[in-house]
Parts: sequence; structure tokens; C-alpha cells
Amino acid sequence: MPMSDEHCAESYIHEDRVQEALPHLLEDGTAVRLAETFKALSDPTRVRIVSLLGKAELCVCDLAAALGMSQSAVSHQLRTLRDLRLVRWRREGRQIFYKLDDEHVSDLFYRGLDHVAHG
Amino acid sequence: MPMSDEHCAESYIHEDRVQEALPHLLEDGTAVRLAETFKALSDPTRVRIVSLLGKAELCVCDLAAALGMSQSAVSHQLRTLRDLRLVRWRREGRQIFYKLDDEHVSDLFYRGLDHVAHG
DNA sequence: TGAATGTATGAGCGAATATTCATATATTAA
DNA sequence: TTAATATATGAATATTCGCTCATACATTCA
Repeated sequence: MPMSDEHCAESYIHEDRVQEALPHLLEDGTAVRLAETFKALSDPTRVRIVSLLGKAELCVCDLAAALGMSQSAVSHQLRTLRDLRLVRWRREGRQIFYKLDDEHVSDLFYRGLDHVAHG
Repeated sequence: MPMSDEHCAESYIHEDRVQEALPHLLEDGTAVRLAETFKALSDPTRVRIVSLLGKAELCVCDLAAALGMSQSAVSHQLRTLRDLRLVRWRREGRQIFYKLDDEHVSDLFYRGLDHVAHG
């Protein structure tokens, strides 16, 4: 599949290398969903929230106090995490408890931490 | 360490739970660096670049052609990946070849893909 | 040297983001 | 019902982001 355009002089500069990699190029939809997943963890506040929720089920108020942030700010970030299914929640009276959705999330979290630490 | 403020009625609503989680709360600097790492993978274009560079060492021109994007756009994104040490590069003549920095990166990438697929 | 090629980068623009503030919703207690 | 508490949310704002365009830089070739 020659795909020449204005970028390279020839159709591909390194035809062989490209043909090897091209089958692994992510589809548009997959790339968007994967990027969204990482984006969920791309903010310091959300990462700190995840570091707590990986260890205990907490209500919004606990999180706000532990992080030293406003209830509103935390709530907004929890919404982001919720929308991307990184956290679960349950109501108990007037409080709502959050925890991580599954081990995929903490897996991802600790892999990233590994990279930061020994990278 | 009581840390009462305007968020909760008492110092903490769930003292025990918080004390369990608090030691794992990420330090500010760590949280920022971890978030930056995830942010590097939080864009569809960068994720697609990584999906290619995980399989072959490619020059900018190859990438641009494979992605159907401008050389400039790809170059800008590679800079982001470079700054965060997710990719390595080497010069060969007038071309510059990029590849993933280490397995931490592809590890992270495939973990995320797992979450998207079987999440 | 000068022209061509491959790559990097700064400015600028429209879109997305994180927080604050004010307010709405939901549950409990009086 | 009314007041209080816990949480959610919309609007506004400052910042960041991804791309385009134009151009600069680096290397090779003639």
C-alpha cells in the first residue's frame, strides 16, 4: 500500500521498517479511548486521588481534607474519574464512597510510578 | 495529625480509613512527575506514534507518512515524548530515528490497551 | 559554495482543562 | 416541614494543548 505524499521524497523512506510497524498502528477509535484512559491519570490531583483510593474506600469529604483541596474541586475530578470508569462509588446515607474500579487501574498506576522512580 | 478544616464537620469523617490511606498519598513532586508521564500518553496522536515506535525504529518522515500527518505536527509531538524521556533518538545523516526509550514505556502502553480492551 | 532534503521550532489560534464561586440536589435530623 | 450536611454541577476564568504556517537549522550532494 504505497502512501506517498508531501512528507517524504519517496513513498516511504524506509519501506521495510514501516511495513513492519504499520500493522500495529492503532485504529482511530482505539487510540482515542486509550488516550482518554491515560488522560484520566494525567493530572496531579487525580493521581493523588488514585493513590489514596487504591488503599482505602473514602468519601469526598475525606479526600478533600486529605488533599487540602476544596470539596468542589475534588468532586469535579471524581466526575472525570467516574466518567472514565476508573472509580466506583456507592451511597451510604448522605455520603458517597469512592474506590478504584479494578486492579487494571492500580496496575497502570504502579507501572507509571515505576517509570518515574527507576526511569 | 489532625487536619481539620472547612471540608468536613469533624476533623475527618472516617479517621481510620484516612489514616490507612494517608501514608500512600503521593508527594507533590512525585504526583506531578507521574501525571506528566501519563500526560505524555494522553493524546491520540502520541499514542499512535508509540504504537509504531514499539515495533520499529522510524524516522520522522516515516511517521508522518504512516500517520497521514504533517512533519511539523509529528515533530512537535515527538518533542513532547522526548522531553519526558519516552523515546530515544539517533541521527543518521539528515534523518533522525526514534524508538521507545525502554520497556517501561511499552509496558505502560500495553497495560493501558488491556484496560481499554477488557475493561 | 549553493541547492535540496530532513528535522526542529516559534508564533498564533481555536479547543480543552482545572480551579473557584455560587447554587442545586439529595439525605438525615429536628 | 425546616435546617443542616454531603455531594454535584453550571458558569466564568486563566492556563495549557495540538495543530498550522512560516522559517530556521543541519546534513548531504552537485
